[in-house]
Parts: sequence; structure tokens; C-alpha cells
Amino acid sequence: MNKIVRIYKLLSDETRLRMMLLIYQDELCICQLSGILNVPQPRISKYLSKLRDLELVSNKRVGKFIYYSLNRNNKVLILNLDNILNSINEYPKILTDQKSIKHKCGYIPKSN
Amino acid sequence: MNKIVRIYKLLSDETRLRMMLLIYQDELCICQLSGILNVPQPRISKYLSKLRDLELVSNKRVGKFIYYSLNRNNKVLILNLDNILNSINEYPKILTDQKSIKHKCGYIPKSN
DNA sequence: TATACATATTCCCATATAGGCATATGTATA
DNA sequence: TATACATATGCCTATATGGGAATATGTATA
Repeated sequence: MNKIVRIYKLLSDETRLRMMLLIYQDELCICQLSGILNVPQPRISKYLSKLRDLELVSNKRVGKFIYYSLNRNNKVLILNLDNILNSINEYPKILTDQKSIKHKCGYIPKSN
Repeated sequence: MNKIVRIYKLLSDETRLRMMLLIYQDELCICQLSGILNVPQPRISKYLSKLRDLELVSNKRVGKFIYYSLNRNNKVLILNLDNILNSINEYPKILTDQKSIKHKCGYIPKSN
């Protein structure tokens, strides 16, 4: 039960949850996440490292940037994120976050 | 997002999660939960009070005993508990807990 | 109404945790 | 190879949090 409990713990913080939803939809670099969520870079970096510990994210480097995205291999996580997205109208912040993804920072679309 | 985040927080502790699964299946009094989970009574009582804060449990008094059960009105909570029960074989502890419900303490079955 | 038992709450402390700041590491480019 | 920028990590502190022990509250019954 260790893993599932740790996943719930990661979900139990609003900013981190918003971040997870962002990289569930798109691959984003830390500077983008930092900008969208208005949170200092080291904090984003630490959040991501916790996700890495549980193998819930992948990243790829493109030049100076490292693009993070959420893995789809964990049922509990996906179940919960999908559930939120399906009721996105109940979560205005999430809606706003999703809208502010486009064209920021050094963003390079997925086609790369 | 406050409520959903608080629910994840409640789910993010193994003992509390086990307790929630128990009262999702049956109405149980605190002494039973204390016995099954091997956790002191005041702690169980505190766990339940957090669930009460979010209106996730109901209780009814029968003499000296107070029987608690989980409400079914919160989608996120039910989604996650059902998910665990559907994969119960991955969680041997939960399986054991469910089996140890019967005939303990002053248990009075639901027919009351 | 005294006693026993179930549950709730208060108080207190040890521990964990989050988050800031500084800095290290890695990469591109002038 | 020096500089600039993106990201990761280490260190430190304030704060939150969990949990224990004691005790209060509520109920039944002798």
C-alpha cells in the first residue's frame, strides 16, 4: 500500500495537483510551469523530483530546456486526473491553467 | 479545489485508508476499528473527526456504542475506494481487514 | 447515584515537512 | 573559455502534524 498512499500524498497539494494536470496535458519545461503557476523554480523542481521518485514523469532535454510530461502508467493517478478533467468546470483554476499553456517561454510543441 | 485536496490528504495515510475501507463496507464502532487496526482509541476518534469535518461519515448511537459508516455522497472518495476494492488482491492487508470484521466487540449487524 | 465502559477532546511534544535562499551542474553561444 | 540561462540540489528554519497520555463527556446499569 506504500505506493498508493504516496500518490495520494502527492495529490494532496493544490499547486502540485495543478502542475500534474498541466504536464498530463502537455510536455512543459520548468520555466513554463514556474510562470504559469507563479511558483519559484526550485520548488517546481522539487515537486518534479518527487514525481520522479515514483516514476510518474518522463523528461527529455532539448537544448537548455528539459521538458517534463506525466507518465500514463499509473492507474490511480490517471483515474484521479481524468476525473478532475471530466469535471473541469468545477475547477476554474484548472481551466485557467490549461488556457495559459500556449506560447510561453521557449515552448516547443510536441511535434519535435 | 480545497475539498478535493483535503480528501487526498485523508487518503494519504495507510491506517486511515484502511479504516475508511472498513466503514465503507460496514458500520463499525470505534472499539472495533481500534481492535481490527490495532490502533489506540483516541487516534481512531481523531481520524473520524476529520472525516466528519468533510461530512464524509455518518454515525448512530446504539446504547454505549456509536456506529460509524462512510457516506456515499463524495464522488472522489468513492471512486478511489471502489478502485482499491476492485483490485483488492493487490492489497492483502485490506483483504485481511475485511475478513476480521465479523463478530467482534459489541457488534450489532445492520438490520438494527 | 456510583461505577463501568465507549467515545471525544485537550494538551503537549517530537518529528516531519515545506519552502526559501544560495549554489552546483549542465548546456549553448559569443 | 567566459557568460548567460535552465535546472537540480543542499542547507536551514519555521511551521505543521501526528500521536501519546490524561481527562472530559455521555450512557447504561447495579
